[in-house]
Amino acid sequence: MSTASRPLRADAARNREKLLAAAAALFAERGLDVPLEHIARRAEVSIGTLYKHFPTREDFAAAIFPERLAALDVIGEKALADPDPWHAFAGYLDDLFALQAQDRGLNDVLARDLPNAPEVVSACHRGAGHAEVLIARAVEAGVLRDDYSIADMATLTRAMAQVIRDSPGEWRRFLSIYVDGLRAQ
Amino acid sequence: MSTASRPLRADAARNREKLLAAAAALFAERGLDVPLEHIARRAEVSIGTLYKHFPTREDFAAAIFPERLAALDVIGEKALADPDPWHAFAGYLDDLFALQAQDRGLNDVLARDLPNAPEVVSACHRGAGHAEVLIARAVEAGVLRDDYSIADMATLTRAMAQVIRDSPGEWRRFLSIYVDGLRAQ
DNA sequence: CGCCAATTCGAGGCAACCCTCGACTTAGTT
DNA sequence: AACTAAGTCGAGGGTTGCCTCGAATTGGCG
Repeated sequence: MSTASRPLRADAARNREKLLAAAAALFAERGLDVPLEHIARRAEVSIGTLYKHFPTREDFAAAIFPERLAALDVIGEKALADPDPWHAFAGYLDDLFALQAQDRGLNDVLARDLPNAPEVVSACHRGAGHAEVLIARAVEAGVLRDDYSIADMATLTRAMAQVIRDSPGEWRRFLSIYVDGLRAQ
Repeated sequence: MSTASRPLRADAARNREKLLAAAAALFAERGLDVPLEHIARRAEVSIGTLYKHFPTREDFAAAIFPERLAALDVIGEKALADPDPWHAFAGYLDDLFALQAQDRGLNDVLARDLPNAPEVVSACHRGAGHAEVLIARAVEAGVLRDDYSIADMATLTRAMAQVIRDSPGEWRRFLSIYVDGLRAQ
């Protein structure tokens, strides 16, 4: 099977880039549900052209989020390199939600269970992998309550998504209270 | 100013009741955003009749939620009667979110800042009043972190609304972790 | 019974968003 | 310069939900 499509014509390539830039900006500002018409308008391209390049919203997500999700790996590595298990775990949470707070679209991706693009899914799995190690380490060190699991982190992520959405100034405080509740004992 | 409207005709009164029942059921099941057409359909009444009785969605909320919000007073009184300041406070949270978990519409009312009906607003204020006393007592007894405030509870309420929405089975666990983080020290 | 104001009905206009398709334009090749 | 495949355009059809308004119906009174 040759998925090999011939190179885009110059104008098409230009429009594709304009669409991606517009979508990236609007997803970040307004979230994943921004009307496709708005993306077309900001890209100064017709709605028909938008559909030519990205037949579904998913296609936009698949083109945009893998790159953003790379940040997940960065904070994951950073935390894994931290010798203090508690600091590593708590720092990871902080970095993760700081990321979500910066990008409304990313917040949506991580909170609702959205896009099926394999690259998005696998990035999330990698993130979960990091988190699992961080949890295991902290539990083993006796600093994290020993029944804590990835599922709890998923719940937390959705809760934090909500807090970030409607009180962006208060998520750190909310998180710190929750995290206090996580220490062993 | 005589707001005194003459009594409804028998058929009108009947339809009004059918509409209220339908709206109450659908709000509880599906949340505040349920299409008004669905309410009319379930009430077996035309959309025009619906608008005759309840010109806006707010009017439905104003007719339905004050009664439900009375439950807030009940759990507030119950908590205030509890001599143990910590148990009172924690119990109040538990009761409050159990309420939200039972009724999707109530969950929406308490989470988003919605309906302007004075009776709804005042019920929420009464609830906040209870909460403030419970917080003050627990802080004074030295069992609750002394920087905790009503604003934190509002944030918590919105976060819990989200958790209840997408993992109804896990809100108690989530809450108990958070609450552990609230104890003094 | 007969009347009329109150009530009911639902088609239809409006708006937002989705997506398609055929006519037009143009990049890039020969 | 001429040709054509690739690309662009946007009107328009579909859907869902909101809300209105005039015609048809009906409860309850005299």
